[in-house]
Amino acid sequence: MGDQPISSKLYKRLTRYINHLKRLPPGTVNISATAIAESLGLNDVQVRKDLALISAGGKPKVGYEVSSLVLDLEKFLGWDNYSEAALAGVGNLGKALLSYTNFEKYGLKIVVAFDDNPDIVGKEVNGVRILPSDKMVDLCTRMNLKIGIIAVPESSAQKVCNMLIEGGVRAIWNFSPMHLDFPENIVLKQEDMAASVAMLTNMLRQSIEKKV
Amino acid sequence: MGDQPISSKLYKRLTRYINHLKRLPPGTVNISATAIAESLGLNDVQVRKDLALISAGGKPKVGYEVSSLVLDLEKFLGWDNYSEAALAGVGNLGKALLSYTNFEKYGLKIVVAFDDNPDIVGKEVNGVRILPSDKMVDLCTRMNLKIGIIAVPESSAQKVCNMLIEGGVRAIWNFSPMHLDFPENIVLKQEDMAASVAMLTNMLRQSIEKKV
DNA sequence: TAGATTGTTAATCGATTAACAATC
DNA sequence: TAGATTGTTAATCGATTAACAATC
Repeated sequence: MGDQPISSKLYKRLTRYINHLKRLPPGTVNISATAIAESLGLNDVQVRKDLALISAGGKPKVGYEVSSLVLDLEKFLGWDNYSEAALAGVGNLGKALLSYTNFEKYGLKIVVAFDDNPDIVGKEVNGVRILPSDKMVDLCTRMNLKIGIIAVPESSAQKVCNMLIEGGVRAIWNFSPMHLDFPENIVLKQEDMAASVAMLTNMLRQSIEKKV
Repeated sequence: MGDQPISSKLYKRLTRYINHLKRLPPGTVNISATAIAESLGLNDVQVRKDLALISAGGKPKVGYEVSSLVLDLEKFLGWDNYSEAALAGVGNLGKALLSYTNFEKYGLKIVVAFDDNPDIVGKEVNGVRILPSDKMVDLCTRMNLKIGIIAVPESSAQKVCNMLIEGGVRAIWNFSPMHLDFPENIVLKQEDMAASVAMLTNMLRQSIEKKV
């Protein structure tokens, strides 16, 4: 356990499992991988392999215990405790991220935000204080923050990335379309809106072509 | 061409190519797949295969013509014309999407938005009129919209999805964490924040463990 | 010509699925 | 016991990479 790199597809399946399990009729004690697979349109062996990765296993003829499966999934996904994060950029997107109540459920807590717009510096959004960007390095260091979220315009993304890393951040979640340069030991999750739009419109085009 | 299903990884690479090409020093006429691969940390054969998919090809010893490559990429990604979309839900996320100026660059134009909050219905954000949700079916039909963006809370996501489909929408971009049920002929791009957070925090954990 | 580069064919790798034995 | 279900081993599939011939 623990060291294999895990694909983004697997994470998506794991979050689907936990969502599905939590929506099961109350009182459901056990569930089979076959049943999960059927509900979610997946292959049953794949579900079993995924579950083997995160849980102690099920019982033949009975299936998996729902409650412990939920706990195992939550533990594996990191929903059982918080990681604290700094947000850089409190424009429309930054505000949306600050207000997104589900992050706490997913084990992520934005504890401080930075921006240079004098209209919002000093204010709070959703209980999070907005500070000027020149405090970023110092504060990330002092708060020992390891996660930085970049929601600034393209033009300042690299600068902000550098500051976050200088402040000791080790993981970057980048919402700007800018490709970032950073040292090997930093991990990046790139949120790629351009690719999403392209995928959506191309899937649509192909789906319409097929129909015609 | 045209009918093979294209993986999300490929779309991400294609958008990286176009970004890279556009940032090349002005006056750069040709570029080799090898050079692109080197800059982006990819395999050169992979770059060549990707480019073969979208362009007429390059010349040995010379490489590819940058300007036509950019045009080919833009065409393939759908950046050369608009697809019009309806947005459902103008909360913080919806507002961020409405204000995201890059969508137009990516060939997506939100032309109408729906919400039930009386404080914002009737107003405009970024030139887009916000209408009450009960007009959704009718307006999507009349405007012949094929793309619907769901940015409503989990609890109303399925209802909104149904209305969009009733209004003739064929492609759904879902930002709510709710898994949606819909007919076979509808395409879906699910934006999965929970999976992104899990991936980010787990990558961080593994990166820190490795270091220790 | 020599060498950089393309494009194709073959090999590898990883992820998914099928087949099947184990077990409650 | 019989049958549903797990978990493992083997086969398949798709994507990536390596090897190499073609070409400007």
